[in-house]
Amino acid sequence: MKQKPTLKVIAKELDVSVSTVSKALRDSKEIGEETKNKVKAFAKLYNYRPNNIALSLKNKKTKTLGVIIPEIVHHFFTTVISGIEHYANDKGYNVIVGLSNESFKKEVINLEMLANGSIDGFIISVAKETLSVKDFHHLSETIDQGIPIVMFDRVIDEIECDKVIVDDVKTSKKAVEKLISSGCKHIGIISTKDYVSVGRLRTEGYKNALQSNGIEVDPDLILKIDDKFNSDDNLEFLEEQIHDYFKKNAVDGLFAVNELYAITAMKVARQKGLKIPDDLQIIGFTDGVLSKHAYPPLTTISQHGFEMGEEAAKLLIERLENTNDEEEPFKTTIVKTDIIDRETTKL
Amino acid sequence: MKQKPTLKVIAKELDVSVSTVSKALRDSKEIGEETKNKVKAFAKLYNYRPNNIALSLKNKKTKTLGVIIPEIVHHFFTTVISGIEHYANDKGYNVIVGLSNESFKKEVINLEMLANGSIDGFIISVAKETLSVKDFHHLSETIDQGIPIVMFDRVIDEIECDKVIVDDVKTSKKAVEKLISSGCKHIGIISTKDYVSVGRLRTEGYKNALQSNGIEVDPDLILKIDDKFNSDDNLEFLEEQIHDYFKKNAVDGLFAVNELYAITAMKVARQKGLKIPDDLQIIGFTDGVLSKHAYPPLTTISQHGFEMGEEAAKLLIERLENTNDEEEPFKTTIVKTDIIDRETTKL
DNA sequence: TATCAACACGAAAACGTTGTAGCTTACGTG
DNA sequence: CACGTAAGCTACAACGTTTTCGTGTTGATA
Repeated sequence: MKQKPTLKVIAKELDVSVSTVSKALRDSKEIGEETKNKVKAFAKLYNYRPNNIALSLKNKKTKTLGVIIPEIVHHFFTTVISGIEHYANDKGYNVIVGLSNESFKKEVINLEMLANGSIDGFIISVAKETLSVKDFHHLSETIDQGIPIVMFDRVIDEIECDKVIVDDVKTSKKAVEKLISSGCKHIGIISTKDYVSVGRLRTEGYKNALQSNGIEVDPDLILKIDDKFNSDDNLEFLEEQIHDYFKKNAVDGLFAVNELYAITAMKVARQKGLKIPDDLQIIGFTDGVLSKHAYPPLTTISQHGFEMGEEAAKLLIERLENTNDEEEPFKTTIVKTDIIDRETTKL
Repeated sequence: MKQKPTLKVIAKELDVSVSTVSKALRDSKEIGEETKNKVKAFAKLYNYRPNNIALSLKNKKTKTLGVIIPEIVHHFFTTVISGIEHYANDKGYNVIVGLSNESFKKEVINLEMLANGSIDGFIISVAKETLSVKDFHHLSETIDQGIPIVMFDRVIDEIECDKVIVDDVKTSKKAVEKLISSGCKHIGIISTKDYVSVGRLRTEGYKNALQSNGIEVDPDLILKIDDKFNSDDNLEFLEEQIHDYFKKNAVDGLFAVNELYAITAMKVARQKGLKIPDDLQIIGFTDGVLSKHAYPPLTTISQHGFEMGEEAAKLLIERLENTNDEEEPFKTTIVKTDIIDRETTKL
């Protein structure tokens, strides 16, 4: 086992000073050609690489981004991470991932654990519990300490920072209008409780679409699922609620604010003998594996998670590397969405 | 914006020495009660937290694990990451994620980028390209430098290190025998090329099952997909191959070495008018969202990714924290599998 | 021969910690 | 009174870098 050589051991071995070695490796013109070559050869031979930690300490920069998300077993978040990784690696940054599991406490712990010098900035999508309890002190404190944060998807209006979102209202409106124009008369929505920003906004878009098409909004057609935690855990609960919903309402069009709700609705509809898309048309939100491989394949809105990730990383790194004295104003990037036409809607 | 206070500024502020502050905060008995209280109060007020980087440098430990996986947009890998995170966080470790995208080069870069002091050890599932080119120098060099590696799922026999795997042969045998016992006469397998260890082993299990049940192995029934890269990209290619396969062979039972192959096979079968499970029974490998939400829900083998992740983290952290002088021998943990009975098989 | 660049290198500080060793002061003991 | 010692604190080194500021040698110039 050969230990990683340090400047010190190279210096001793070659009988020069540490500074000489350092400078030689960085090709400083202070050092003579001969010495440089000697040092470089030796360094190559022993596969010298500067110690990152020491550099971090010296530069007060870790070249590492902290990404905190509610859960990783979730297609959308993984595509975002891919995007972040892609951009970050390109710029020489690493990515350290923290999982909040939708828990406020774990989110706080993760933030604190990483804010002690381990990372230069955060990219975060806030936990449902945090949104629900409305306690954002950990976020504002982090920003106060000079650690920039970029929020994506689930953002908080009260906190000033860079954000990457999708135009939820407009996009949802577009989706629901698609249902309207393909003949649906009774369109319902399966959403989340209002404290989840995206759920609220998408519901708003749904209402907008109906109203501007002269259709009255029927509150009964709006189903708000209360899943505070990991959605996979209470799948039965979800099915039950959708069952009840179908029992009470006869819809021929359905807009679901995420894939899982859409897929589950399809499943329940099938059990009730409804043909898709003939009896019931469905559009989901967030294009993931489920939509693509569902039967029938689900028409859905692509949020372009990869681009969102890239954009978030870009905003963060730009802020980190901004050397101007004046603070850049905070930006909110809106990533475009697309409706992916598949087989749960008619043309 | 208040900057994070350091020991130095606290010391100056309270007019004591840096060491005194350090010791006071760690409750050393060298320091008088009065001073301790004063320091602690001040530290609390200014929300002092020791700088992680400085600690890492001093202790030569980062309390960070590097996880390198082929792709993150993949249910199995994300469950493994969850497991790793869970165990690691519990032990005070952070997790830094690197994506190889199935590329040898990116795997090497990731390894090198993190091996410079950023992490204490690696958990890795090797890229397909690495397996295919059989170049493992980056792995052995890392181990040589004293950085332990734990491999999971896709492992390399030639490299000595801790490993976490599933008994692919035995598990596959069990699955195929299930097909046999539920009446299948012509059982096929959709696997990967042999350089992917899990593909090879699962094919072996398939053959074993047939042989020990007196069925001759028909090489035509073994389809080996050559997807060197991200499987989502060449979905059409996959479908095509399966189409051809069905054209040439009349199977009534199918074992697929992963979810995607199984789901795609179902799709193609449906197009050919085959009823599942009546005309064709299918079992997949790796229980993910796809299997669960497929139509019909796919009978599949659960690899328990979460447990694999936990186990990998456990092996790594145990090795890192092992203070005995004698090297622990390398362990290979075999995580149990289960067949999740759903609706693509008969009873 | 004295002066001065240019050159090649080294010493030391700094980043934030911790641990060891050392230094006062006060007090008790012989 | 001299000595030992305990309490309470500080100085310093070290982790691995980079960078600023020397410093000594050489050779050329006045």
